[in-house]
Amino acid sequence: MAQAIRVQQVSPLKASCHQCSLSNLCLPLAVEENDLDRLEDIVQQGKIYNRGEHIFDQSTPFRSCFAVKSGSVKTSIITEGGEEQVTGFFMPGELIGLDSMSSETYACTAKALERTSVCEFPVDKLEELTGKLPELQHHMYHLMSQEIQNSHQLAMLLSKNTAEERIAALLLSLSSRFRRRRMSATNFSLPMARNDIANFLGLAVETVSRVFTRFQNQGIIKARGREVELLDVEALQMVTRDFARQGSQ
Amino acid sequence: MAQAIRVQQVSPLKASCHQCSLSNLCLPLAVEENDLDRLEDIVQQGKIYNRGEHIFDQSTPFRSCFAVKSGSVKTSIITEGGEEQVTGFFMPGELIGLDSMSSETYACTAKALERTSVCEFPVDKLEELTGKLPELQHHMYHLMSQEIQNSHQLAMLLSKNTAEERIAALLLSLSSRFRRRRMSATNFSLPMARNDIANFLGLAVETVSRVFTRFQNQGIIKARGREVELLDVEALQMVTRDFARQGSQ
DNA sequence: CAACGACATTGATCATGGTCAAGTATAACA
DNA sequence: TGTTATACTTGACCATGATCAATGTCGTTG
Repeated sequence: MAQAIRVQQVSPLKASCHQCSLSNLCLPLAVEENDLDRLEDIVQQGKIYNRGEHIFDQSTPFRSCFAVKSGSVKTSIITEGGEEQVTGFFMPGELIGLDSMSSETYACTAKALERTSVCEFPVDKLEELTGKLPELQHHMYHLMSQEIQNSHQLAMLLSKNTAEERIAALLLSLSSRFRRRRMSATNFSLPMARNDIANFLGLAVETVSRVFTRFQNQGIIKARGREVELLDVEALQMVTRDFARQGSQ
Repeated sequence: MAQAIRVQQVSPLKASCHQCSLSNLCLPLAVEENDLDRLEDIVQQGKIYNRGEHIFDQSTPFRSCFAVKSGSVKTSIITEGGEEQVTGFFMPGELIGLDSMSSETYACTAKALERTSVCEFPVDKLEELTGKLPELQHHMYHLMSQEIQNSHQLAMLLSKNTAEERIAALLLSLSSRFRRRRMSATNFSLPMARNDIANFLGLAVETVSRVFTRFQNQGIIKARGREVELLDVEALQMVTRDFARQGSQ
């Protein structure tokens, strides 16, 4: 007993998928208990990044996908003109890099929004493994398909919805993702800056600010800086009209 | 020789992947000549749909992915409120249904824009086969990843670009896709209505119309109904500013 | 060939949200 | 603990594209 604990302490970076609290969200979700070792064989666990550090950079050779273990990550595309487009925010258990699997280089840049640890899955080994574990392959298809759907939902949000609707939708999406991770769904701290929110939702920072204060005046939320409290979730859902991205990123 | 031709004529629906002119764009692209038979075993070829007919419907049980063989297809999501969001246009050789692989039901509706024939790949068999053919698996990852990238590009277009830029981008995308299929890149017929273009690009129909005539007045294109001629591709590229979706859908 | 319906174009007006500018709060650092 | 840089908020004004309304064109069918 004491030995088992000691082993764990001696090699904290090798903490196994077996005892990771995210195993019900992350890749291990799809793998049988006895095959989990094979997944552990290919993963490099526990890399740590500080706020603002890049996990990978666009146009750099694509090697690995990454699962967020703790903290949070923002992905974005930089155009030739130097404009940034935020393509997603990622929370613990979510997989980054799926959009790069068609190219030799990363299709976007991933940046830690706070102190963040990630697990790295080299793609060559991952592909080899999914070829052997049908369940894992299925899960990969599942995740990638989900990513497509999310992106379609985002496109829809951008093309059809008002500023208020977009922001309400984002708040609700974050809320349900926090809930899944057993954190408060009504009381959380936004990992990203207003700027990132604006960019992600295709708005100006000023507009985001204005909508936040408007929601606040209506008693729907309480916000001070990045600290947010959802006071009236029903009202938020009303704002989003017909919007179906409930439990997904 | 004559026999070979006769066989082909007797069973036109069973025309093989081997002799399909799209094999360099479609799934066979990834498969060794000797493994092609296994792909043929699972595919149902040559289903024909008339203009306006649905290939599959949102919320219907998800069974298969489809490759366009000839014609063209539009996919769209219908929200609870009954609003439509066009998520993509598909041309011969392109694969439809990848966004549904994470759900029990189709995530969108696919509609033939003209008389269209498609090849059907039942997913259960497809997954089984990709488990055995690493090249095919890799290709599936590739296609899905591409789809994510396309969708991100669309999101970017919607959130950052003006009406003119969006339409120029769409025209260029169509152009390069026609070129790949060995059709004229400057002289083609739009398979979709102005309405679909507007919806896809997050614009009003009227705006699409206006931009078309503006481009025409500037001598950049010539358009009569769905018949389009690109007179000055350079100018179109200028309009799209920093835009990188060259050869992709 | 007439007549209908769907699709497309054009014009006039208006609203949402962008831009510019200034000011305030917060966080990072010496 | 002051000092600066960064993030956020608020206000005034303006532009792009949506909306409403009317007219025009095409293709289909009796």
